[in-house]
Amino acid sequence: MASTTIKDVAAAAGVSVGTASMALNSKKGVNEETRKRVLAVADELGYRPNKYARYLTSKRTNTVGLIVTDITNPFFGLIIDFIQQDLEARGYDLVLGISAGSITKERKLIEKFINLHVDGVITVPSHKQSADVRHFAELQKRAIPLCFITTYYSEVDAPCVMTDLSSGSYDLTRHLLETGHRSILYIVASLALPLARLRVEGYRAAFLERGLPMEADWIVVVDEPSFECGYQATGRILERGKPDAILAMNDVMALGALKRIKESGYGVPGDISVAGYDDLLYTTLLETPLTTVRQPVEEMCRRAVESLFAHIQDYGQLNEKIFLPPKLLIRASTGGERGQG
Amino acid sequence: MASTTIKDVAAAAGVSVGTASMALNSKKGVNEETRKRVLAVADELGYRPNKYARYLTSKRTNTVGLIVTDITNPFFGLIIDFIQQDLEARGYDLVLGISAGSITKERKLIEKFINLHVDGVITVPSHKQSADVRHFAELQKRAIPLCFITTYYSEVDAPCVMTDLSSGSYDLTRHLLETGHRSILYIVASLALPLARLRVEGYRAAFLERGLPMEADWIVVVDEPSFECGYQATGRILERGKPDAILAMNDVMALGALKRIKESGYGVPGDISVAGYDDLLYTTLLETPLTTVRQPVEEMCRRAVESLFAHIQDYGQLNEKIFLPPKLLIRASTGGERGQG
DNA sequence: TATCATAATCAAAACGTTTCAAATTGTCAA
DNA sequence: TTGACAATTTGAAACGTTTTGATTATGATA
Repeated sequence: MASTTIKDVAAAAGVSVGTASMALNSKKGVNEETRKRVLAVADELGYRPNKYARYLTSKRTNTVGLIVTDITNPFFGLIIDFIQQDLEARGYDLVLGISAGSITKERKLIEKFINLHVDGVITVPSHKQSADVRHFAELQKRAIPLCFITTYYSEVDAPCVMTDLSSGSYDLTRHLLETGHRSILYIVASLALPLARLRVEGYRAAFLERGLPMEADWIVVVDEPSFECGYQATGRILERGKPDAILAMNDVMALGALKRIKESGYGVPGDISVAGYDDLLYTTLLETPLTTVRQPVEEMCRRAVESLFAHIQDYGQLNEKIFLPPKLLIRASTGGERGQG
Repeated sequence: MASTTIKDVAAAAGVSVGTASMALNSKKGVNEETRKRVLAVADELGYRPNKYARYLTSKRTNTVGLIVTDITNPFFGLIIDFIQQDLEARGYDLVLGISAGSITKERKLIEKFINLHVDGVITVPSHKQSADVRHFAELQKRAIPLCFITTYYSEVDAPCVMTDLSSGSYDLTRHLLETGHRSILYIVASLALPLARLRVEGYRAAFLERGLPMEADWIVVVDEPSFECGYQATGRILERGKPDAILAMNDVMALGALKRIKESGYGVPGDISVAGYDDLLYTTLLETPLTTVRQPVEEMCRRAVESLFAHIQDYGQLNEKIFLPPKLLIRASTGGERGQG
């Protein structure tokens, strides 16, 4: 019925509670023989330390908070899964928060995490950025380690693991320019995040490198990186004329663009090429498999957890940005190997 | 730095800790005026009760565990999102577990939940069922309420919220029979779960009703409800001849079937019709939008949480099964309105 | 043998709550 | 004025850990 407590273990091992605690926590200063006996008894009795009682004295909860913007996007599903596995391997629990890309929700989640006394926080920044990211300062005030993933807020001094932001869009744009596209439009959500700024930079670099002209209004800014926004923006784009190609910040937006283009009767890639970012599962199954950029999700997660624990164990070097190489996947939507993958 | 404790609140309100506690928890037996004063002070000081300390005496953690089989499937993403919202509204936290459809992982998660002293558990059963579901008995031994969602284990006495299992496949099969299909194959994962058995029943009922013949080997059983298994099974099906239609337990499997069919050079729905279940986002964007059955996810989640709390508050009526009506969505993959939504 | 350092163990305090028996106060009837 | 009773409030115990200062045992040193 009631779980076995450390008291039971201590009694059964013929030792005081304090000693039992030290034995169980691999603290030094306890006889090797005693330790073995305690461990054996604990195992036999199926003893599990009570997380709540433990917190009270040690102030450690063995819990990490993770904030993600959209849980129905399989890309974030992967992130959750990998991070959760890494944490489990270290004996930590995960508490999940879904921000829906809203700073307000993000703030509330951070407050909740603080209240839950998590030992660390990993966050996918919200795209609808306001200047107000004070909630992260609250974390730092309490010396709770923080690590961003996929992108970061430039106002917050914290490490971040992401794909090399500009090189993915650079590779993509270059590929398009090489295959004869000239008017290449880029649909991005809010330019506030480095994520967007750096990607645009990569895009620009490809033009510059070849000395090709690029017009200011080719950058189309929308509210959020959603299917709907991709769809709407493409509508507006088509009203002012047919471009050679449309790039989107992510696959979900690219899907929206794809739908809108087809509704207008244009062919992809015949009339307009389309590309996304993230390599969502199943986008290869589309009528026109989607050219995209794959992020090394598993490694990103591993590195993020590593970074976090480096800080948990020793609140040290802040603000290190880790960039991992993305991978360009050319498929039919930009005239690549049609039907591939 | 250190959070404000109830002691601080009590002191500031000029009242004992015990009274402060009662005031904050809306217990009766405390003067209305005192209560207001305590609440005001607590608010002013930004007091948040410490979840861990609270557990120690009250044995309530205000936490609910949720197990889901596959987090990269947006269908489960929705479930997580809705349930988390409902719980939040009740002041409960969610701890998430991912079973990957494995009973072993499911057992470990239940153990973890018990260890975390959750106040209740909501579970999407794992498809790879073994007879061994003793871990749920452990929950019940501890009087921790349990509610299944989407389907249940017939060996476990617990409530469940799901779509009317047989009617979705009945509607689907009937639609196919009405539109002239005769050899309709059904790819299902393990028949162990009621989910699969009842769906097959609905499928059978449609044949029986019209007095049409149905062959035993039209039911194709595979290991798990995955894209890969749908793909493989379809390969085996095509080897023994072209059927009129292929039904799959869910959209992900249907996508696998779709891919395999196209690789064989058959047209959909010209040569073979295909249908799934779940109404995944974006399946309308496929070259051939997928006919499917939509589950009322939001309501399912709401009812599941309701059911759980009915038990949390008063460990009462077990084993009530709640069936909600699914909705048939006819799209191009079965010859419906081609190009529709 | 007496003294001391070291290693192992113990006992008690502390963490922030809730709970509950006991104490206090106030009110009203006799 | 005195009880009696109800309404409030109090104070302390309890929850299951970790931590720490004190204690004991062990063996080495003088």
